[in-house]
Amino acid sequence: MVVADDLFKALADSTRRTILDELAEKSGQTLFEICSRLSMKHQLGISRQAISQHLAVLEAAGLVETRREGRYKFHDLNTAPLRQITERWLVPDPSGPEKSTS
Amino acid sequence: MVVADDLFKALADSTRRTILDELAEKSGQTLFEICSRLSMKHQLGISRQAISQHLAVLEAAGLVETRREGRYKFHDLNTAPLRQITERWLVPDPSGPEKSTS
DNA sequence: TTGATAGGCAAGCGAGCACTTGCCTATCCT
DNA sequence: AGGATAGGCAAGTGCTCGCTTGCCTATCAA
Repeated sequence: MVVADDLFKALADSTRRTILDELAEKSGQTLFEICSRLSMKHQLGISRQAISQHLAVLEAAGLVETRREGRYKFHDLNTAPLRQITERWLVPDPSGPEKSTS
Repeated sequence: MVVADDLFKALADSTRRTILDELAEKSGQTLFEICSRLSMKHQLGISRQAISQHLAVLEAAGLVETRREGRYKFHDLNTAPLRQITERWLVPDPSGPEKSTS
């Protein structure tokens, strides 16, 4: 499991959350596709390298998975890590005390 | 509704997440009670003021609610804001396109 | 092979954040 | 009143983080 710190740090940035929105709407986008969408739809004047770094953070958090095909690298959303957020506080386990995962 | 940015920024710090853990275990704690618990149970060598600032951030995010009684200020956990996290990505709305809330 | 496209690596900079330090206010008890 | 307890305000500091800049590698098309 990805450590909680990576997950929450990844979600802490609004640009990264917008990237997740874009991947939720259309899965399997390349870096350049995400770049153009962010600048067109969201008026984000941001460089390609910045977005590439954001994607690396999201991938480290397990929120984005990638697959290579030739010179293209496709990015897919993975919302599974989000479940540990709700499980940590929304469902207090009565059987045992909490284990701090951070 | 608390803006998404405040919520995610509040969750981005591991000390704040530990505070939420403590409040989930025992609701209605005072600042000093949280202080002693963090130092005893979690070996966090951290000042009272630091924790006070953390609580302010959590309160701004809507994750903690407070009530005054004399010279005591009690802190209660509110997990309601966490729902917008799962609702944002786990439940893609097929009827309309996404609205960026960040 | 040459150029164009898609992406990666690394150093540097500026803003934001966590934390400390010092002092202040409010409430309660004797 | 006076001390003790519970908490608040604000300035300063060091580190993290987002972003840029510059250059490099890999794949594909002509």
